[in-house]
Amino acid sequence: MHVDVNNAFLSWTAVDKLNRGEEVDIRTIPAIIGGDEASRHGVVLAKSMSAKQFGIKTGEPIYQARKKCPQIQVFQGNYASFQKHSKDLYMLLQEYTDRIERFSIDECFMDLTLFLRKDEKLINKAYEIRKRVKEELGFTVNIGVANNKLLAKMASDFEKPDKVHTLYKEEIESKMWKLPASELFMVGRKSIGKLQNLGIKTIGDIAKFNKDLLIKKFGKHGKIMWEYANGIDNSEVIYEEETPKCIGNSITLPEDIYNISKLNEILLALTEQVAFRLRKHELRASVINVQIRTKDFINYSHQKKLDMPTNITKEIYEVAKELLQVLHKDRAVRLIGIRADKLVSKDEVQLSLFGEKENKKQEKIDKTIDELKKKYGYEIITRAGDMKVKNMLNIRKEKDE
DNA sequence: TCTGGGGTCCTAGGACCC
DNA sequence: TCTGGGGTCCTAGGACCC
Repeated sequence: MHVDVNNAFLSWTAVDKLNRGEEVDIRTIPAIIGGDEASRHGVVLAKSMSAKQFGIKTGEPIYQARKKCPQIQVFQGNYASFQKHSKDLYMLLQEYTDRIERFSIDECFMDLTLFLRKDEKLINKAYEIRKRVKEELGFTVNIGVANNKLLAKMASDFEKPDKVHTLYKEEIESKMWKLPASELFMVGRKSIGKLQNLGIKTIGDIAKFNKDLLIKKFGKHGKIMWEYANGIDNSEVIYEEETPKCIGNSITLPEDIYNISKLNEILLALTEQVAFRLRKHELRASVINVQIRTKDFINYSHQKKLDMPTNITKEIYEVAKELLQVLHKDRAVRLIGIRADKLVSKDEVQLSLFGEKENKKQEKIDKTIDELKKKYGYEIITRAGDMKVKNMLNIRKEKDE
């Protein structure tokens, strides 16, 4: 089964508002959840069903949404609350099986292989879950029932909201092949253009297209698209928590910044958060990557492999600073980000005898800070530089207020 | 007031080795 | 006697997902 929360961020915000005693259910009006436009975070994160009827799409600028629907109501989301709703759903699903993969904050795969030869019962479970989520948690889900993850996911994407759909092998042709190719998982904007040039319009067209030719045109991705279109997917439900493969932190700045020392200060604040998360997972980075986006929306990145994996804030920052130095070239920076890559666990790290003393000192500093953060919240302790950064990022806000 | 942030995976080219 | 072939590692960029 694939369980998908309908309009997750919007529904969860609606539930919060109703719980606070507000009258209007924002699911019933043209409404969206969006970022703060003043600080250039103005994209649509979620939309209500009626907002969708105006042609508003997730990810597009809010100002564009307003053009499509001038009376649209825009609300800010609360991420902590989203995490809580997500956990509530997960806990409810846990009552049915512990083989659950949390695919994202609002999607889960459930492995119910135990029910495989009892289709009738399995679908009844789906109806039961749908009903319970609605009654106990106050929001609705779509549930897809199938024999693999891909088909379950495709099924949950059929008619919304609050629906259960099946997509068994014999239903692929009638239910999935008629859909536009863009509806297929892993077929994005770029692929659609190329597929159109090949005369491909529907998922069925992909399925019936020559597999080898598709691989020739798209490489590995061609194989994936062809297999998915034919309902082939042998991937497992990954129900054990996996350690992350990379950890990143980036921000779109309220205004373009040219000044490298200002950028360095922001980079330090971003680095601190990344290093903190690395230490929380007991991981170390082997590769550090710094990215910038210029005002004309061009992305540049540089990375460096480290001689020795690390999670020490200062060490990561020194590398990041060098990378930024090379990248910068007096460009107008709109976004800046840092990412730790090729993560390794503690026992995979070869200990070097050199620099051990200096490391011990830095590790002690980091550990002390981490403990304070864990106890009193991430914001409780910040470097002097961070204070300046926060003030800088708030300049516009304060002026507006 | 135009375009977020956090991820995973893949590809292509170059350096370098035998 | 002008420049093979196979492999690994590193880096930059990009597609795609929610």
